Amino acid sequence: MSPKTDCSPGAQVNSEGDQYYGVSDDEGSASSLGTGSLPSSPNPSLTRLQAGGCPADEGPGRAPPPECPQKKQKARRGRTKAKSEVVLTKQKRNRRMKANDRERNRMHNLNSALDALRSVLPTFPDDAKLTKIETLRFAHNYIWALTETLRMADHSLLSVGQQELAREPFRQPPSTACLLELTSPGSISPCEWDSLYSPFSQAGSLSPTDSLEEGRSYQAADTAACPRHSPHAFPEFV
DNA sequence: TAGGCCATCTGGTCCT
DNA sequence: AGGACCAGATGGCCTA
Repeated sequence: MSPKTDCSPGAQVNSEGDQYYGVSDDEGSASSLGTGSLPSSPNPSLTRLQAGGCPADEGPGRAPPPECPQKKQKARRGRTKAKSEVVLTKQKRNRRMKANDRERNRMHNLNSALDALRSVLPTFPDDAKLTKIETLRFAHNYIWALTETLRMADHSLLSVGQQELAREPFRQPPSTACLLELTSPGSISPCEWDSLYSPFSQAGSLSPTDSLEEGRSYQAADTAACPRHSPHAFPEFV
Protein backbone atom coordinates (compact mmCIF):
# COMPACT_ATOMS: atom_id res chain seq x y z
CA MET A 1 0.00 0.00 0.00
CA SER A 2 2.54 2.35 0.97
CA PRO A 3 5.21 4.03 -0.95
CA LYS A 4 7.41 3.43 1.97
CA THR A 5 9.31 0.42 0.94
CA ASP A 6 11.14 2.06 -1.79
CA CYS A 7 9.99 5.45 -0.87
CA SER A 8 12.07 8.42 -0.18
CA PRO A 9 14.08 8.93 -3.24
CA GLY A 10 15.77 11.40 -1.14
CA ALA A 11 16.46 8.48 1.07
CA GLN A 12 17.87 6.53 -1.77
CA VAL A 13 20.22 9.27 -2.43
CA ASN A 14 20.79 10.16 1.12
CA SER A 15 20.16 7.16 3.21
CA GLU A 16 23.69 6.19 2.65
CA GLY A 17 24.90 9.22 4.36
CA ASP A 18 28.42 8.31 3.64
CA GLN A 19 27.88 7.72 0.04
CA TYR A 20 25.80 10.72 -0.38
CA TYR A 21 28.18 13.02 1.27
CA GLY A 22 31.09 11.22 -0.18
CA VAL A 23 29.81 11.72 -3.66
CA SER A 24 28.99 15.30 -3.26
CA ASP A 25 32.01 15.75 -1.17
CA ASP A 26 31.99 19.39 -0.36
CA GLU A 27 29.12 20.70 1.57
CA GLY A 28 28.23 23.15 -1.09
CA SER A 29 27.41 20.66 -3.70
CA ALA A 30 26.08 18.36 -1.09
CA SER A 31 23.28 20.61 -0.13
CA SER A 32 22.26 21.33 -3.62
CA LEU A 33 22.77 17.83 -4.75
CA GLY A 34 21.71 15.22 -2.33
CA THR A 35 19.05 16.91 -0.41
CA GLY A 36 16.39 18.50 -2.28
CA SER A 37 15.40 18.77 1.28
CA LEU A 38 17.48 21.67 2.16
CA PRO A 39 14.65 24.00 1.65
CA SER A 40 14.84 27.28 3.28
CA SER A 41 17.78 26.76 5.45
CA PRO A 42 20.95 26.30 3.54
CA ASN A 43 23.79 25.08 5.59
CA PRO A 44 25.29 28.10 7.24
CA SER A 45 28.71 26.64 7.28
CA LEU A 46 28.26 26.08 3.63
CA THR A 47 27.62 29.63 2.75
CA ARG A 48 30.37 30.71 4.99
CA LEU A 49 32.81 28.45 3.31
CA GLN A 50 31.73 29.35 -0.12
CA ALA A 51 31.92 32.98 0.62
CA GLY A 52 35.31 32.42 2.09
CA GLY A 53 36.73 32.00 -1.35
CA CYS A 54 38.51 28.71 -1.06
CA PRO A 55 36.00 26.00 -1.65
CA ALA A 56 36.16 23.50 1.08
CA ASP A 57 35.96 20.67 -1.33
CA GLU A 58 38.54 18.67 0.41
CA GLY A 59 36.30 15.84 1.12
CA PRO A 60 37.39 12.81 2.97
CA GLY A 61 40.83 11.98 1.75
CA ARG A 62 41.05 14.77 -0.68
CA ALA A 63 43.90 17.17 -0.69
CA PRO A 64 43.17 20.85 -0.42
CA PRO A 65 43.10 22.65 -3.72
CA PRO A 66 46.31 24.30 -4.74
CA GLU A 67 44.72 27.65 -5.38
CA CYS A 68 44.85 28.80 -1.82
CA PRO A 69 48.35 29.94 -1.15
CA GLN A 70 47.53 31.79 2.00
CA LYS A 71 45.95 28.88 3.64
CA LYS A 72 48.68 26.68 2.41
CA GLN A 73 51.29 28.84 4.01
CA LYS A 74 49.43 28.98 7.24
CA ALA A 75 48.98 25.31 7.10
CA ARG A 76 52.71 24.86 7.14
CA ARG A 77 53.04 26.85 10.30
CA GLY A 78 50.91 24.47 12.22
CA ARG A 79 47.39 24.81 13.48
CA THR A 80 45.85 27.24 11.12
CA LYS A 81 42.49 28.77 10.90
CA ALA A 82 41.92 27.21 7.52
CA LYS A 83 42.85 23.81 8.73
CA SER A 84 40.64 24.05 11.73
CA GLU A 85 37.82 25.22 9.56
CA VAL A 86 38.17 22.14 7.46
CA VAL A 87 38.25 20.03 10.53
CA LEU A 88 35.26 21.80 11.90
CA THR A 89 33.43 21.27 8.68
CA LYS A 90 34.22 17.62 8.78
CA GLN A 91 33.14 17.39 12.35
CA LYS A 92 29.96 19.18 11.55
CA ARG A 93 29.29 16.88 8.68
CA ASN A 94 29.98 13.90 10.85
CA ARG A 95 27.68 15.09 13.53
CA ARG A 96 24.99 15.75 10.99
CA MET A 97 25.33 12.33 9.50
CA LYS A 98 25.19 10.75 12.89
CA ALA A 99 22.21 12.82 13.81
CA ASN A 100 20.48 11.84 10.61
CA ASP A 101 21.19 8.24 11.36
CA ARG A 102 19.81 8.52 14.83
CA GLU A 103 16.78 10.33 13.59
CA ARG A 104 16.18 7.67 11.00
CA ASN A 105 16.46 4.95 13.62
CA ARG A 106 14.19 6.86 15.90
CA MET A 107 11.54 7.10 13.27
CA HIS A 108 11.98 3.44 12.43
CA ASN A 109 11.46 2.58 16.07
CA LEU A 110 8.43 4.75 16.15
CA ASN A 111 7.07 3.01 13.10
CA SER A 112 7.79 -0.37 14.61
CA ALA A 113 5.84 0.61 17.66
CA LEU A 114 3.01 1.72 15.46
CA ASP A 115 3.11 -1.57 13.62
CA ALA A 116 2.98 -3.40 16.91
CA LEU A 117 0.01 -1.34 17.87
CA ARG A 118 -1.66 -2.07 14.54
CA SER A 119 -1.15 -5.76 15.02
CA VAL A 120 -3.03 -5.63 18.28
CA LEU A 121 -5.90 -3.65 16.92
CA PRO A 122 -8.74 -5.62 15.49
CA THR A 123 -9.16 -5.14 11.81
CA PHE A 124 -10.18 -7.26 8.96
CA PRO A 125 -7.29 -8.82 7.16
CA ASP A 126 -8.28 -7.35 3.86
CA ASP A 127 -8.55 -3.93 5.30
CA ALA A 128 -6.14 -1.40 4.09
CA LYS A 129 -3.38 -0.74 6.50
CA LEU A 130 -4.33 1.90 8.96
CA THR A 131 -2.48 5.10 8.60
CA LYS A 132 -0.54 6.44 11.50
CA ILE A 133 -3.15 8.85 12.63
CA GLU A 134 -5.88 6.30 12.13
CA THR A 135 -3.96 3.80 14.18
CA LEU A 136 -3.59 6.21 17.06
CA ARG A 137 -7.19 7.28 16.99
CA PHE A 138 -8.47 3.79 16.62
CA ALA A 139 -6.29 2.59 19.45
CA HIS A 140 -7.52 5.31 21.67
CA ASN A 141 -11.14 4.59 20.92
CA TYR A 142 -10.61 0.89 21.16
CA ILE A 143 -9.14 1.21 24.60
CA TRP A 144 -11.98 3.36 25.60
CA ALA A 145 -14.49 0.84 24.27
CA LEU A 146 -12.83 -1.97 26.16
CA THR A 147 -12.77 0.11 29.27
CA GLU A 148 -16.45 0.70 28.93
CA THR A 149 -17.01 -2.99 28.46
CA LEU A 150 -15.20 -3.71 31.66
CA ARG A 151 -17.07 -1.05 33.45
CA MET A 152 -20.39 -2.46 32.38
CA ALA A 153 -19.26 -5.94 33.25
CA ASP A 154 -18.45 -4.76 36.72
CA HIS A 155 -21.81 -3.17 36.90
CA SER A 156 -23.64 -6.34 36.16
CA LEU A 157 -21.39 -8.39 38.38
CA LEU A 158 -22.09 -6.23 41.31
CA SER A 159 -25.74 -6.32 40.49
CA VAL A 160 -25.84 -2.65 40.97
CA GLY A 161 -28.68 -0.99 39.27
CA GLN A 162 -29.45 -4.06 37.34
CA GLN A 163 -32.92 -2.94 36.70
CA GLU A 164 -31.77 0.28 35.18
CA LEU A 165 -29.36 -1.60 33.05
CA ALA A 166 -32.09 -3.88 31.93
CA ARG A 167 -33.95 -0.88 30.69
CA GLU A 168 -31.05 0.41 28.69
CA PRO A 169 -31.34 -0.17 25.00
CA PHE A 170 -27.84 -1.51 24.61
CA ARG A 171 -26.97 -4.08 27.16
CA GLN A 172 -24.34 -5.95 25.27
CA PRO A 173 -20.73 -5.07 25.36
CA PRO A 174 -19.65 -2.83 22.55
CA SER A 175 -18.26 -5.48 20.35
CA THR A 176 -21.34 -7.56 20.44
CA ALA A 177 -23.51 -4.57 20.02
CA CYS A 178 -21.59 -3.45 17.03
CA LEU A 179 -21.69 -6.83 15.47
CA LEU A 180 -25.37 -7.01 16.03
CA GLU A 181 -25.79 -3.65 14.50
CA LEU A 182 -23.86 -4.70 11.53
CA THR A 183 -26.14 -7.56 10.93
CA SER A 184 -29.32 -5.68 11.38
CA PRO A 185 -29.82 -3.45 8.40
CA GLY A 186 -32.86 -1.79 9.85
CA SER A 187 -31.03 -0.20 12.67
CA ILE A 188 -28.51 2.52 12.64
CA SER A 189 -25.06 1.17 12.47
CA PRO A 190 -22.90 2.63 15.11
CA CYS A 191 -20.34 3.18 12.49
CA GLU A 192 -22.59 5.68 10.88
CA TRP A 193 -22.60 7.97 13.77
CA ASP A 194 -20.18 10.34 12.30
CA SER A 195 -20.65 12.76 15.04
CA LEU A 196 -19.60 10.17 17.47
CA TYR A 197 -16.76 8.83 15.52
CA SER A 198 -13.79 9.58 17.63
CA PRO A 199 -14.82 13.05 18.48
CA PHE A 200 -12.38 12.77 21.29
CA SER A 201 -9.34 11.60 19.58
CA GLN A 202 -9.84 13.80 16.62
CA ALA A 203 -10.06 16.76 18.83
CA GLY A 204 -7.20 15.44 20.77
CA SER A 205 -9.05 16.16 23.92
CA LEU A 206 -9.45 12.50 24.75
CA SER A 207 -11.89 12.20 27.49
CA PRO A 208 -14.38 9.79 26.11
CA THR A 209 -15.96 9.19 29.41
CA ASP A 210 -17.06 12.74 29.54
CA SER A 211 -19.56 12.14 26.86
CA LEU A 212 -20.44 8.79 28.16
CA GLU A 213 -23.10 9.41 30.62
CA GLU A 214 -25.74 9.66 28.03
CA GLY A 215 -27.72 6.66 27.10
CA ARG A 216 -25.57 6.09 24.07
CA SER A 217 -22.48 4.92 25.75
CA TYR A 218 -22.35 1.74 23.87
CA GLN A 219 -23.08 3.30 20.61
CA ALA A 220 -20.23 5.59 21.16
CA ALA A 221 -18.08 2.70 22.14
CA ASP A 222 -19.02 0.80 19.07
CA THR A 223 -18.44 3.74 16.92
CA ALA A 224 -15.15 4.30 18.51
CA ALA A 225 -14.06 0.90 17.49
CA CYS A 226 -14.88 1.43 13.87
CA PRO A 227 -11.76 2.77 12.31
CA ARG A 228 -13.02 3.97 9.00
CA HIS A 229 -16.71 4.54 9.19
CA SER A 230 -17.05 1.53 7.04
CA PRO A 231 -19.31 -1.08 8.48
CA HIS A 232 -16.86 -3.67 7.34
CA ALA A 233 -14.13 -2.03 9.19
CA PHE A 234 -15.40 -3.27 12.43
CA PRO A 235 -13.48 -6.20 13.60
CA GLU A 236 -14.63 -9.32 15.30
CA PHE A 237 -12.92 -8.78 18.52
CA VAL A 238 -14.63 -11.06 20.96
C1' DT B 1 -4.09 15.96 -11.40
C1' DA B 2 -4.81 17.20 -6.60
C1' DG B 3 -4.52 15.58 -2.16
C1' DG B 4 -3.04 12.29 1.33
C1' DC B 5 0.54 9.73 3.33
C1' DC B 6 5.11 8.82 4.08
C1' DA B 7 10.40 8.89 4.71
C1' DT B 8 14.06 11.69 5.18
C1' DC B 9 16.86 15.76 6.12
C1' DT B 10 17.68 19.60 8.91
C1' DG B 11 18.07 23.10 12.47
C1' DG B 12 16.48 24.29 16.93
C1' DT B 13 15.66 23.24 21.75
C1' DC B 14 15.99 20.71 25.90
C1' DC B 15 18.10 17.36 28.80
C1' DT B 16 21.85 14.50 30.72
C1' DA C 1 29.28 17.95 24.15
C1' DG C 2 26.22 14.78 22.59
C1' DG C 3 21.78 12.65 22.26
C1' DA C 4 16.66 12.81 22.12
C1' DC C 5 12.81 15.07 20.55
C1' DC C 6 10.31 18.10 17.62
C1' DA C 7 8.52 20.65 13.74
C1' DG C 8 9.15 22.45 9.09
C1' DA C 9 10.38 21.48 4.42
C1' DT C 10 10.80 18.56 0.48
C1' DG C 11 9.92 15.16 -2.83
C1' DG C 12 8.13 10.50 -4.15
C1' DC C 13 4.31 7.23 -4.43
C1' DC C 14 -0.52 6.14 -4.56
C1' DT C 15 -5.40 6.81 -5.13
C1' DA C 16 -9.84 9.02 -6.13
